Amino acid sequence: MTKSKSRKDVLFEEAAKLFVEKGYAATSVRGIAERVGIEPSSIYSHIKSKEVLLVKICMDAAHYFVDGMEDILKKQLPVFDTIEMLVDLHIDAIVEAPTTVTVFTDEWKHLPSEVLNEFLTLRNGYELKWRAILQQGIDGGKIRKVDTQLMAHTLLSTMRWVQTWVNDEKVKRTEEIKSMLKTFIRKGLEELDNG
Amino acid sequence: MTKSKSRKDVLFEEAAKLFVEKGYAATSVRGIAERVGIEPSSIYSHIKSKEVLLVKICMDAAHYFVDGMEDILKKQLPVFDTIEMLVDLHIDAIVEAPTTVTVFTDEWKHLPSEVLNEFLTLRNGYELKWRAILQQGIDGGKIRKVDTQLMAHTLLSTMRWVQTWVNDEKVKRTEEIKSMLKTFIRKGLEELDNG
DNA sequence: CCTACCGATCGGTAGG
DNA sequence: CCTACCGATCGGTAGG
Repeated sequence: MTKSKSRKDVLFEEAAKLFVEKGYAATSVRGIAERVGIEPSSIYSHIKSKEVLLVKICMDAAHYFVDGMEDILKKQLPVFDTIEMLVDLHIDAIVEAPTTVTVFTDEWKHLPSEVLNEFLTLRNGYELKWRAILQQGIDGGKIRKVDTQLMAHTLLSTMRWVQTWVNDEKVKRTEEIKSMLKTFIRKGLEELDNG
Repeated sequence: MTKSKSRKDVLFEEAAKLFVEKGYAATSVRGIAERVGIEPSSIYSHIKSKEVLLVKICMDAAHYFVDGMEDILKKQLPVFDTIEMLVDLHIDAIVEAPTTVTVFTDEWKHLPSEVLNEFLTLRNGYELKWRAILQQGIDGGKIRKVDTQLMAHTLLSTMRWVQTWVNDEKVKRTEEIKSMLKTFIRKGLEELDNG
């Protein structure tokens, strides 16, 4: 294990950056090679195909979110603490690996069909767990009665803009963004009859 | 003016659908022609280039949002009424023209650079007006003190998921979605000291 | 990791 | 709106 980035690491990083800038389909293997500083065909010494780049980026991100949620759920915390930790998980991912997360959310539709099924299964499982958390909060009287499917979509969507913010403006008011989102979400969800 | 769709209308509709399904870059002129039912080169009897399809779709949508907001602001309503009408405007657009709105939000980065500047200016103006509305609410004591830039991004983002919902599931629980979003946003924003 | 190369597909034009 | 066609670029391979 060396500390410096291997050429393969650089390859994946530059690919992710280009996928964000131009989209997967409009990114050419030649373009990636140019960024890495090698000849186009040399790409194939590291990977089998262009698709492999997209698959790894998307699946790594998907597992990051699914595993991260798993760890948080194990703690068995009160609903709003769970939700706040999920917000932290999400925003930290965006700040630490903005290109990876953006490719994950914006380019997954270009995944080859075999992998696409697996991807959508992971994504659906993640959404179902969000819904279960909301339902638990509703049952416990902490969250007002809402349609958990609509609300899960809304909450996930609510955090999405942070991607473009970090990418475009390089401003990292991370803690401010986190607390602002947490307050907005808590106030939007909570049952006022409760303390 | 005929009531039936002209071939050019069908061309733009099928193009928009394909841009949503595969993205602009991965959509070929040949693919569009096949959907319309003509030969690839016949496309060029109606338009000058593939880019024109994207430009019209994106700019029409941008003007729809900008003009719609203009009409709402003219009414000079209380802040939360203004915000609720903007939610209606946004959700109605998604329900009535889901493909157009999705191309507008997801594919604008492929606009040719001359048009891109104009597009971003419109988009920025729209965002600035959202911020002005929020500031007005804060000044009037109706909205709690928030960073208007962060909050404007959040609100716009919050409505985004509805696009994929309408596209993928063909379920149109429009009124339910609208009122759910309005409540979530109002509760997330409002200053509780007020009535 | 490079040189040399290939078949496929792309957006678009000429001319009718 | 079609037939016929073009130069450019694509992802990827062979062989070293």
